[in-house]
Amino acid sequence: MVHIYDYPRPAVTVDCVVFGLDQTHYLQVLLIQRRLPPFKGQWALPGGFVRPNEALEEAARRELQEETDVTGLCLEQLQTYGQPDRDPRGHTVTVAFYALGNLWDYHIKAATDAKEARWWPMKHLPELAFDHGLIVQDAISTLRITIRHKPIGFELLPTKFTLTQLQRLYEIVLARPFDKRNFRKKLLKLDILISLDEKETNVPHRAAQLYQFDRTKYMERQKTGFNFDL
Amino acid sequence: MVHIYDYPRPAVTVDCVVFGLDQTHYLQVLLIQRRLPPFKGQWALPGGFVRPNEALEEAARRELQEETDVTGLCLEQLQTYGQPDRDPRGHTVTVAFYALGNLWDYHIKAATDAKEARWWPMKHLPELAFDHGLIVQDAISTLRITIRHKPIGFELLPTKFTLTQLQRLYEIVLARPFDKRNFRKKLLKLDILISLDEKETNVPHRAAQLYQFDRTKYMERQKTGFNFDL
DNA sequence: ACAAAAGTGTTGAGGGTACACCCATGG
DNA sequence: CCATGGGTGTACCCTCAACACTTTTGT
Repeated sequence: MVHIYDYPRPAVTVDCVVFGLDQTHYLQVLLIQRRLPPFKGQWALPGGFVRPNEALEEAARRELQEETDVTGLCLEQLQTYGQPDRDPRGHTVTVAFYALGNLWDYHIKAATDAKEARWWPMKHLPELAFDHGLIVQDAISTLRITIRHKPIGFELLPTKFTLTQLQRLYEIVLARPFDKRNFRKKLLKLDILISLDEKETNVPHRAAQLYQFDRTKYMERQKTGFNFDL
Repeated sequence: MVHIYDYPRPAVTVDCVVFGLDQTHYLQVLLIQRRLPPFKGQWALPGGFVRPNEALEEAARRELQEETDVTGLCLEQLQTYGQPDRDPRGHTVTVAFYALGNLWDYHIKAATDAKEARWWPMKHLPELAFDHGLIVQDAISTLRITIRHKPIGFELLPTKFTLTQLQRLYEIVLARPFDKRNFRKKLLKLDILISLDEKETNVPHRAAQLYQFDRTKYMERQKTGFNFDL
């Protein structure tokens, strides 16, 4: 009987594109600096080899923690890249994931930089190892499409946020302005935001109402034929 | 120096979900019957192992031709499946693709059935090998979303088609009725259909105008910020 | 008092949906 | 002449886009 282990096989890796937002109004990407060749010293996406009998998302989550100490993100599969020449060591297939993190939570860890990991602004990325530049481009395209149809944008914000923060987020990711009144009308009409009994603090102007994303209500609503769409 | 070939690796395969339409008004899927264990005799998606230094889409195209003699389709990557227990032979990662073919063109080959390959109606699929049932479900979900945003539906029809055929296609895939007048208005307004100087023949009623998809015009239009959206 | 952002309604245009009848062709 | 699908226009509604001033708060 022919056994599949009789054949030579490509190596299988996972890579993670983690996006984040901060007060600078730029979209950021989490990168690590490579310690080993190939591309030693260059910046790259966190990722690595899939272990025997390890699921893909599990591998992505493990590598992300090992290399950047970031955990608890919601990972979505992006695409799989298998050009035979994409890794100088030999035929390597990589399954790419993307995720959104809020820099408010991860700010300190990224700043610590203990593992040569840090956030880079999308606009000024260094040259990346392998085909990671391409992967990041694909990830941002997918993010732009998905954020308009699914309420994933909230992952980029702290749990409690203001409508203005939410609007900025969409403006940054989609790189286009929104009308304040129309934006608020639309979002509030969707009825998936919980209006909290709290306001912003420590701001040198009128304090804004804080909101929270109502995941439960969204799930219900979605089942009964309902579209996010922004 | 550590070499990547020192580590054990999962096997890498590709699988293809090919959809087709015929006059029966059901969406069809192209399946093959397995000649070898595991799942010997069961129906499965066409696909197989990626060869050394072979690109993923190239592998998918090759396997599709080898197993079903179907060529020339536009393949789109769907998702990658890597649950370690999805193949009883051992850890196997499969990259799934989907494609649309028009049964008018492939009708004869499929009927020939020389390779135990044939079309099955989506509504009455046999039990599939591996996790191929899940993959088909994911493919149909993706198809339903994509067909509303990109003009891929035309791939399911012959080059020359009538507006009624096009409407049926959308009704079948999206499983909901469209209003005839509104559908025609919308499609014609998009201005990506070439109205041919030909009509249907051999029909027991008034002959319908034939149209053709204008790929070139669509490409141009798309660059200047234009959305398909149905 | 002033600076800075929060908050709030109306109008007009365009697109979507609902809807019914006559026309051409083959049998 | 009959059965079958082909082809066409209008009216209403609702959603989206444009647009400016008052309110609150901290300094």
